[in-house]
Formats: sequence, C-alpha cells, structure tokens
Amino acid sequence: MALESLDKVEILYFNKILNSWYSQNARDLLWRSTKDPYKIWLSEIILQQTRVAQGTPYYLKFVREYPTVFDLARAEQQDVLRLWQGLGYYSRARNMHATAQRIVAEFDGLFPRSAKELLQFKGLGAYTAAAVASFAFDEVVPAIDGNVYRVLARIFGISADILKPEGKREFQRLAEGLISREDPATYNQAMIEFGALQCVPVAPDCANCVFSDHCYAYAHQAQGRLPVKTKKAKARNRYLNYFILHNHETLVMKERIGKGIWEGLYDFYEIESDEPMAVLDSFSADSGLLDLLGQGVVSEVPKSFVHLLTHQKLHVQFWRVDFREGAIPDLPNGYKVYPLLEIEKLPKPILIDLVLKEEGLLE
DNA sequence: AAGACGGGGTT
DNA sequence: AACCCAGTCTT
Repeated sequence: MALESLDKVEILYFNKILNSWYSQNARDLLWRSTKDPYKIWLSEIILQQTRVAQGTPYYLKFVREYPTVFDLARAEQQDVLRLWQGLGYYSRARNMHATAQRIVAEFDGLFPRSAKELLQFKGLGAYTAAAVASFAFDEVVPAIDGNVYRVLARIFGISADILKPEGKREFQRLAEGLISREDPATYNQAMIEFGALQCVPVAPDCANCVFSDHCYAYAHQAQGRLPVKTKKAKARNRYLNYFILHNHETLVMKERIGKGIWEGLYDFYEIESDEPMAVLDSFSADSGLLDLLGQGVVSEVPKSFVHLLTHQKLHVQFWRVDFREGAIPDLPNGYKVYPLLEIEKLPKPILIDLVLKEEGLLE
C-alpha cells in the first residue's frame, strides 16, 4: 500500500482484510478471553521479549498463586522472584510487584484506564500501557510491539529504524491513522497476531498472504531487510568462578545486590576473573577464600559452563568445598548459611538451579 | 542515543 | 552463530 495516499477508504479496506484474517486465524490464548485489567497486565509483562509458548506456564502459575492485584501486592518480593525464576529479565518481576503495591495503595486496586496514566508505573512502557488500555478498556491507542513494527514496515515499506525515537514516531503516526475507532482492541490483537503467525521475521509465506497484493516488501522482495533495526553490540566475555561451600545440611549463598545481571537472585561465593582460571592457585589473591578453602575439602565440579545471555557470554567454573558438619567458618559480608531445605524457596539464576540439581543438593 | 537486562527457540 | 521473542529502564 502506498503510504502517501492512505485515505479513509484504504484504511477501512486494510481493517477489513486484517479483521477477516484474524477471525480465521486467531489463536485461543488465555488472556484474550478476559477484560480483567490485572490479568491482561500480568500477561503483557510476562510476554515482554518472551514467546507465548515460554510465557504461558508462568501466566498460569501467577494467576493461580496471585489471582488479584491485591494478592500480588501482599506477596514477598522474594516469592514473586522465585515464581518468575527461569523467565529472565528479572526487573520485570520486581517492577510488576512494585506496581501492584502502588495500584493497591494509591488506586484502591483499580488500574487507571488510559495509556497515558498507565505510563506512570514501573514496567509499563509505551507498548504495554497501550496494550492494557486498549485490551482492557477499549481505548483507541495503537499497541506497537516487534510484530507490529515488522508488519507495518513491510506492508508500507517504511525504512525508518524501529529502535530510534524518530523511527518510533513515524510508526506511531502511521498506526494512529490505521487503528480501528470501532474496535481498537481487536485491531491491536490482530496486528500482533498477524506479525506472529503470518508476517514472521524469517521466510514469511508471502505467496499465501492476504496482503500480498498490497505489500511493499513482497513487491520489492524486501522482506529480509524490513524492518530496519540497528544492530546490538556483541556479547562480552565474563569469567565467573563459583565456590559451593557446604556441609551435610547447609549451603552458603548470597543475594545479588545492586545493578547488573540477576539482581535480587541468589548465587554462591563468587570471584570474577578477567580470563579463564584453571587452577586453584590462581585465587591466591583472595586470602579470605584461601582461609576458607584450607578448612574444607575442595573438589572441582567436573563441568565448566558457557552460559549465553543476550549481552554477555559467561564462562562459569564451579568448585565444590565440603566442610565437616557445622564447620563452615566465618564468611564475608552478604554471605549466609542456608539449610538445604530453604534453598528451594530462594530465587536463583537458572544456571545456579541447574548446578544445584546436578550436585544432588536440590531436588 | 546507546547499553543493560535472560533464557530459550529457530534457522 | 545469528536472530528474535506481545520491551523497559538507566545512563
């Protein structure tokens, strides 16, 4: 479709095609069958940068454990993080919890109804605020996620960078012109669904597409270069050395405080090095650690791990240090001894959880 | 404007 | 190995 000549008739035509496609192809997703703003918000937070298949079990867990915003607000942050464990981007869980508490404390448990008002809450950005306002309250605001950027960029041939503010404004203007005034919620769902199922990132089936006669990208074979998205930096290498200090009944862990990965989650005694460290002697710089190791029986966990994050490549080596019962010596600040039975309840990075299970320290 | 922030699926 | 996923926050 030609962007310059987009008139009222073409907008109606676009919506007619889209609606028709959606009515025949929409998936039956749990959060689509409710108007409860809490559940819609919950689903949107979970689905940020997350596939439906990966997020669905978490949505079910959260709805069961915290059926209302009041239940979530009452919860301990640690329990919220524990339920979120494995989903990644843990600031989503912390922000969601804080927002639930604000909604209860300041808004009597009622979500404000406009995207503009929803933007004031942590974790609710432009997309999520629009999604909640339109899905729960039928506000006429376009919810533009990665799917929608892709659909718009291809059909209308928009080459503005979707990661730059100027590019976002261009897509926003286009979407505001396109959105259905009669049923904005369905329009938004349909655009997202169309991007997720038909206008997929790689090798879309354009020959069998309801927009094939009107699509810029198909006509110009530009599917591969639209949308335009600035590249992200390559992942940097980090070398993490973990010491699993434990005796028969207890284990030493620490909460990760402050900025960086896994904030609020628990891991082990840790030393980071600039490059791989093969032998224990390499740790002689840490006298406190040497003290600790001297009093226990040290064994290297046979495996080392490479754990890939979007922005970091973690090279992780575990060492296991066993102490006699009740004999774990003084620990540096922040480290605490936990009974093995309590470890299960702590929120942990997926890698830590995995190693605990492999070591037989956690079920 | 550019980075940081997870874990997993797909190609 | 590269790319992406129902993005947001911080600097």
